[in-house]
Amino acid sequence: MIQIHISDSEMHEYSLGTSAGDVIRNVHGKKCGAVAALVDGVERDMSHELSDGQRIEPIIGDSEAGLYIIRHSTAHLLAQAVLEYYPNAKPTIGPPIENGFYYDFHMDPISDDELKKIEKRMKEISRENIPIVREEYDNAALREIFSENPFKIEIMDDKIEDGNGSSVYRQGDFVDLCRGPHVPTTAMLRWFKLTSTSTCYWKADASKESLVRIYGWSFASKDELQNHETLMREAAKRDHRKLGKDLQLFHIDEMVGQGLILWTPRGSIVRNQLQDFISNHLGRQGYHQVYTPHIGKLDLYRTSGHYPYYQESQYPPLVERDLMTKLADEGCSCGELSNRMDEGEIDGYLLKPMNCPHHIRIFTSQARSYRDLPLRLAEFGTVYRWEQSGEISGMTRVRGFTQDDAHLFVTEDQIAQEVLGCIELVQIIFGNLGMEDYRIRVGLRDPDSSKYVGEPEKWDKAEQACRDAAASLGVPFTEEEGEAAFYGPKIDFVVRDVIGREWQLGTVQVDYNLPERFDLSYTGADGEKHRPVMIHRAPFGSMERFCGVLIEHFAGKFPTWLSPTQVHILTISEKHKQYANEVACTLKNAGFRIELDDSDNTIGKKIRTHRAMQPSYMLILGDEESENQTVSIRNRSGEQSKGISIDEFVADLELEITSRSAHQSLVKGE
RNA sequence: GCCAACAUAGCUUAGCUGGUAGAGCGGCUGAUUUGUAAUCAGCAGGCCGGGAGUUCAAAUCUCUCUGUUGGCUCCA
Repeated sequence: MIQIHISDSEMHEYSLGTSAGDVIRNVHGKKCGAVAALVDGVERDMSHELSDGQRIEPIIGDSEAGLYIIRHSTAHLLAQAVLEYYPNAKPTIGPPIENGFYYDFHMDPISDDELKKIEKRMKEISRENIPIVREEYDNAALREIFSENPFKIEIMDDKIEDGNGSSVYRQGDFVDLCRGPHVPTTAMLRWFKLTSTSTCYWKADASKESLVRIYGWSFASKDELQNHETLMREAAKRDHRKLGKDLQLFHIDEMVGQGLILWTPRGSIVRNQLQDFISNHLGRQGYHQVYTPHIGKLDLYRTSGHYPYYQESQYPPLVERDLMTKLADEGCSCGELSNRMDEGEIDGYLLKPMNCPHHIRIFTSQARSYRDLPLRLAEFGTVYRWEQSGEISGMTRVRGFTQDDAHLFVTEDQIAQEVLGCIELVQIIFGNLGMEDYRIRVGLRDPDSSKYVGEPEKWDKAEQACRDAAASLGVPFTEEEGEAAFYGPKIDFVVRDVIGREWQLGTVQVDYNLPERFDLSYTGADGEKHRPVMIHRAPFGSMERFCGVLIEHFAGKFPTWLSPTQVHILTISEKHKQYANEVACTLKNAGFRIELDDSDNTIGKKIRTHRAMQPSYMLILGDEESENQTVSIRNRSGEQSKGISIDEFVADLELEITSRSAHQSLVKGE
């Protein structure tokens, strides 16, 4: 007999050879939802044989650990189905991920129809209730089992030490190298859906074999799967690409170019308001606003080190026409041209991929003393980067974008304080917009790498400054080694979009590199030359990405101060045209963004149409209102206030806008 | 850039295995004068993303280019 701990206070006695599953079924019942067991703190299969004195707990399917196991097992189920249809496919790795799993196969690409077929077969296998069995082998036996699959052999080479052996899991004819644990039978894998296919490379290395990746969702219950599907559908509705079209905020035109945003009048209002908002803060924080051109000479970028090093992510250089003609006459080939440009024999201009070099040349335009520092130069600067075509997406990943950029030239002693000032600005903005679902990432250098410029002591100091600044914010942050830029540590603000993808928005970066490359200096109190440190910062990241994220954040329902149109005035009948025009005039003069609809449609129809554009408020004007010189206010959720005087409405709206309130406060109810 | 899917009017879309396009919304014109999520009628919108090919015949099949979507990779 063996003694098994069920809880701190409870101990049961079982016969020798009792499995984890036996105990869990005995204690918690058959339908407790357990997929595996935690035995002395280690995850085990249900079939795991217990020994005397062990402590056991069930791992429930909808727990984090349970879902991990279910998703991992679903990946195996996928591999089983794939191998039935494509016996030559070589499974590589198949891990669980958020909401599901993927599995990479070395095989020919498959179509969506084939994906459906595979999913159908997975459901069948699930219903067949095939046991999933763990088997252990020594290294020689493992290599025999997977002799046909070089990828598995490579995994063994990497991960399994000599003489250790490992486990495999078998379900029907399918067997996979795996540490487990797994659910005991395919019947426990029911609530999944294959979502998409993709290609990737073995070990994420483009020089290695191309693999087919199949993605799926997997959950512990029907409800959870359906919830997730609903969530995804809801998310699609607030996708900024859809709303941008519906609300006429921006347009991307095939004829203009991929990843190049055309801001329409309504979208431009949102952008302008955000810029004003930042500009206000810049003044208060002692920034100077500057303007610089969209291009600069190649030499500028040779000095900064961005040309030719980051050439593949830049638009190609512009070369003067006369020079081009001359080179053409000489029979200069494209490759030759490129080489001569790299080497600096030929000059040209580059669309600026960042604003720093321009700002640096403003710094060097005068002799600077320590009394000038910190010098803070800000610009809404538009930059151009040649992103890979497959990566471009809506407003969040584009080829031309405007950064709310600034560069601070500071002494080393000023770093900590200035970094703090920068992240406070980010916090003010995020806080005002009600964006709370973000994380702060402090990017530190990777201690094992040599790619970083600057002396270690300076790095230590700068990293500590970033860490301190982040800590002083009172919100959680992560420190991530290797996330620093090569020239200095940074603090990033990362938000998630509606479908869970993360986007880096605001960023604050400490830079020792560019001051060195451009040989920047200021005269200290001691009369000696000193090297300043630069801080790059962009609280929004870019206007494009930020607006994209903001559209999704508000689901198109912008707070009044940002709303492209704030008030839509709707008449009930022709009789009220005159009054409506008077109200419209008053509101326009008060500086509000309004739209007037005195067409002969029914009021129901007008409300329905205007709702689509999401104005903050609609004013309904009929007999009652025109007789009493009042307005009837309707907010976005359809609540109304009647009989409000125009003066009161103007005053209240004014307040809501100037306070940049995130909430609609004008409808007070009956 | 790679893999898959997709591209029909301003928007949303129908069009099965080839026989050269239908609808709703929106727009315009009338009628209607309306009290909180669609009043009625008429009219005008399409080289079916561009180009090439197969065919007596292509929105439909093939190739190619452009763009979009989901991933991969990348992101100073």
